[in-house]
Amino acid sequence: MEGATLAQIAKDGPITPYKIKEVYRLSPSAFWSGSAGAVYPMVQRLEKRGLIQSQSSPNDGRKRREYTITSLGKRVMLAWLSDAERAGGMGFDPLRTRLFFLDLLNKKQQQKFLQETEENLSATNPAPLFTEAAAKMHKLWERYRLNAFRSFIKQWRQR
Amino acid sequence: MEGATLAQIAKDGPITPYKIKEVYRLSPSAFWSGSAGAVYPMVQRLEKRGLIQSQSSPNDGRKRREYTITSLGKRVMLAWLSDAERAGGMGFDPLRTRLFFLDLLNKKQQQKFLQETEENLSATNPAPLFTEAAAKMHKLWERYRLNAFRSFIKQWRQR
DNA sequence: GCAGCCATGTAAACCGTTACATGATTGT
DNA sequence: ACAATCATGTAACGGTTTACATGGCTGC
Repeated sequence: MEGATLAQIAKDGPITPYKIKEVYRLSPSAFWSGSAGAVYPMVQRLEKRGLIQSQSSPNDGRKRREYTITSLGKRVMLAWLSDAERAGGMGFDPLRTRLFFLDLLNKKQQQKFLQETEENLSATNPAPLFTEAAAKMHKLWERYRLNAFRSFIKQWRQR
Repeated sequence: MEGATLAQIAKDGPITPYKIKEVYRLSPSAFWSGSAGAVYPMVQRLEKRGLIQSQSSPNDGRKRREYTITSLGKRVMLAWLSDAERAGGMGFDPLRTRLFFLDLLNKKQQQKFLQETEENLSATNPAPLFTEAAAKMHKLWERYRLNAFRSFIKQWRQR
């Protein structure tokens, strides 16, 4: 999360912690909860380590901070971003984990689970994402996950 | 992790916490670290909640426990396993997260990152997985990720 | 005999979650 | 006026990581 946040700050320029939090909260992945208790302490950590700087935002009586990335932060961010080994790693997929244990359900449960899952995966749910790029990426990943799911089921039926 | 562990115990019958730990440690996903400090306290929690039971393993002076799932544990496990809503959720992918910020790298860094990532994704790395089913699932997911990666890059080059 | 793995755990530090708290702004 | 949202945080709790600790077994 720290790496992604550094990248976000580098990309979207001076940005408030609230905005950072919202981007995570509106992310299609449940992995990024975007809770205040996770984000505010994190940006404080990043600032303490000298990876980001805060300026209090101008023209506003309202308390508001804006963060920019430092040159040290940029170096750390680039190291995180260009880490191809971690990028290639498998990550976490709640579907893959469950498919692994499909045999533990009885036939009725299997049928119900597979049907509901297919619906959830195909959902052209236009969730309120932050940017178009995010929505596009989301759709792309959704499609390939659906392919993997269908391919697995096909093989699994012939077990 | 608790749900997956319950499923693992239900599937593989009486099983030692060490074996549970090793399955996670050898998992292709870095998400499951398989550290002792995560697994041993977890099985203790599951036992306290009455979801699993331990018998000390026979014929062995060596201290060794074996766990089986209880009927309550089975119900909890089935609720976890058949949760199609969570299954359909997006999970976490270290590649997807990074691709989102690809423009922050310069051309040379991009080229290097994309090439190394492609290699890592295509790696027919026969990592020492626990079961054949796990290896099969792993390969399937690997392939779909490679497709998603290539598809993204193709679109991205025409930005 | 000793290195390395099997096997089980614990302790401190760290990080995230959930829930709470506060006040300012915006829209109706 | 009042509700909803913007905006920033904190506190208690819980789970994971990292590191340490212990002892038995296995192969050379």
